[in-house]
Amino acid sequence: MAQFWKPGTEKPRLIDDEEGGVLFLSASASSSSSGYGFASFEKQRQRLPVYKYRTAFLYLVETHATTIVVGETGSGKTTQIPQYLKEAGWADGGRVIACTQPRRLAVQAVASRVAEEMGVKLGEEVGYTIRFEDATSTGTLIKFLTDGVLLREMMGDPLLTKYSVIMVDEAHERSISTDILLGLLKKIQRRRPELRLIISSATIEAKSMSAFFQTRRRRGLQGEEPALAMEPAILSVEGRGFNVQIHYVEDPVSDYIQAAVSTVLLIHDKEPFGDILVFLTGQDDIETAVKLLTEEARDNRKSSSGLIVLPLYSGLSRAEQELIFSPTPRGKRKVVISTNIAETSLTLEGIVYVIDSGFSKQKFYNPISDIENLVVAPISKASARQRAGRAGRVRPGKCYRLYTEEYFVNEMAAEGIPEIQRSNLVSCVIQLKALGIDNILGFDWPASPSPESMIRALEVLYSLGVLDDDAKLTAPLGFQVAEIPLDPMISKMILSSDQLGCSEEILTIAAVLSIQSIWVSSRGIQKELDEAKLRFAAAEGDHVTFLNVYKGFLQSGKSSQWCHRNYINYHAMKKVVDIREQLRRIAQRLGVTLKSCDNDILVVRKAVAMGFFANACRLEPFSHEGMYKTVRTSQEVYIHPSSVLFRVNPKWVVYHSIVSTDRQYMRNVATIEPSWLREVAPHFYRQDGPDAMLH
DNA sequence: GAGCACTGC
Repeated sequence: MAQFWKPGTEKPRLIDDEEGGVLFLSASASSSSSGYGFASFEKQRQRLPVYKYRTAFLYLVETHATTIVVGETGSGKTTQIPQYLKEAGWADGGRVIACTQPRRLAVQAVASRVAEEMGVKLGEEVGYTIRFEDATSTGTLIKFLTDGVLLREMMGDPLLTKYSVIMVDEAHERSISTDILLGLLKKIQRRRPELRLIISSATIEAKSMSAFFQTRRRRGLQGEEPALAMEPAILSVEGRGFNVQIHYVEDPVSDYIQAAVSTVLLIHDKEPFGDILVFLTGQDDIETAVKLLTEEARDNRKSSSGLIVLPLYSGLSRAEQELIFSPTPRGKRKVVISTNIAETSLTLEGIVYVIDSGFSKQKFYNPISDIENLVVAPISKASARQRAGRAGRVRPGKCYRLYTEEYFVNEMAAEGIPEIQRSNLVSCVIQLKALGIDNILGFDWPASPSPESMIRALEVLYSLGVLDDDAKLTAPLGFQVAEIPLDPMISKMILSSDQLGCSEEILTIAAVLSIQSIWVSSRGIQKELDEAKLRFAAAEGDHVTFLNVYKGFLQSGKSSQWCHRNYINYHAMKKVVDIREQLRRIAQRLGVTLKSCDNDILVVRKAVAMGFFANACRLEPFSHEGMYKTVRTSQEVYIHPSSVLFRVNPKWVVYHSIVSTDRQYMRNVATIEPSWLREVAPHFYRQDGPDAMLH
């Protein structure tokens, strides 16, 4: 877990996380040790709650195939357990101990902390691997990696033979990668009885994890360690959190933004000093709340003087992030108004009060329309507890829940719906296929996705030519697509560009599509941004526009001033260059000839269509509002106002993705010719299919 | 003329 600068500790150093954003990590990378002055690492390690379970833990690992560790925040499990395992000899004889994390930044932070504690150079005995960055060597004994990277490793080594122990940390977050990994590890266990699994999970998930890893004892197997228990062991380790007092509203609130603002003022008025963290759902909510509090501070200086109000969400600029992590001046009170990002991804020090709206934005996937929606939905009890826990990191705290106790007890779901049941499964299915899991529907998941979603994914992969009639990966296309670490539609586009002679252009487009946005964030400077966009806009759509921007960026000598003048995000462009280079290497390895089509934009559009034909849309005749319908599912969609084709409304387009608000908006849109659809995907756009309207 | 919960390969 990433830790951030705590006032009064060592000066932070900057970690540029390749996403273009900078976060502050304390030099010691762990707040739990920072209060102990000059104590040696060994002393510090012994003071962690997990230390007194060391022997018990090692015994359980010795005697059980799977051990589930339930550990609260600050127990030290993530940094200590891999070291205990190493000390007990699990890394002897050329074997490696693996520890997975859901996030890249956590991988780097934990690895560097453990290397420091062990007094070794990072990348040697202790190393880490994240996408595009491998800091390991042949001598690496403890390896931290994202769960996605471990899944990728299985493609080359399906039984993960080099690992003696695999620890899956933060398993309760139930990301898609974690769930796939858990399902596969359970399979591996049957083939490799000597392998040990450690699943680290929050209390609430431990039981279902245990049930999942419950395996029948196998009989008559030669060489199996006789004493090995197949039933998972569960070890609970207490955390370092302080007590958090929970307050509920007496009656349901109708406006949680207003309620949150009032609660902030009430705390500020009545409670001793200590920073406040407010959980709302998204940028809009947050900016409304910030505005209300700022106005309050202006109009009524008495009740709100001394408040420093700060928004927090992932899209913040570098400068705004700095404010969040700067220490609160004496006599002031910081109020951070945040999305879910403060629930798991980053930790703010100094929070004593939490205000929980009870809602967050969550993704839901509808396999019928094949559209992912982002909607405001009630959080689970597990999330509510996690949010409350953020108040107890420095001293006993208070959590104000903007819902009733009755609602919490009787209505709130115990846990959230796992991501795999809320997502498009195209990437997930191809990954399992690449690992030789043919019976996707029968796969032993920790939580099964709906058959409709799986069938929809199989259908798209079949149409892309990635799967054959028997739902097996095709050669070479299917295997190539599976090997490229991108959405299969983008991978198909890249591979198709080979025969069309425009791979240089398509690699650029693929790189741009895999980052959020190349434009500077636009609030308040909309007119300037629109004008800047016009300088690059292409009639063929956003993809060709990206090529114009990239060309301009290279011609400027990758100049940050040039980006600034043109309202382009310099850090995003640097990342595009970096990702493009990685993709170029992968494409070359797969035999794609690097070739530019110069200015023959037609082939570029065709390559885009070869990847994204499933997202084809036609403008509704006589539509004055620019209404389109998807060719496949007849969904009503519109071109997003950020697209260069907004209000241009060409008759036929393909889109890269959809954002859903009041309407379904297509982001990143390219013009196509309708005749291409049947040409590039004849089986998909059959004469008798839903595409009778192709005529 | 309007919007971006959060990750990851």
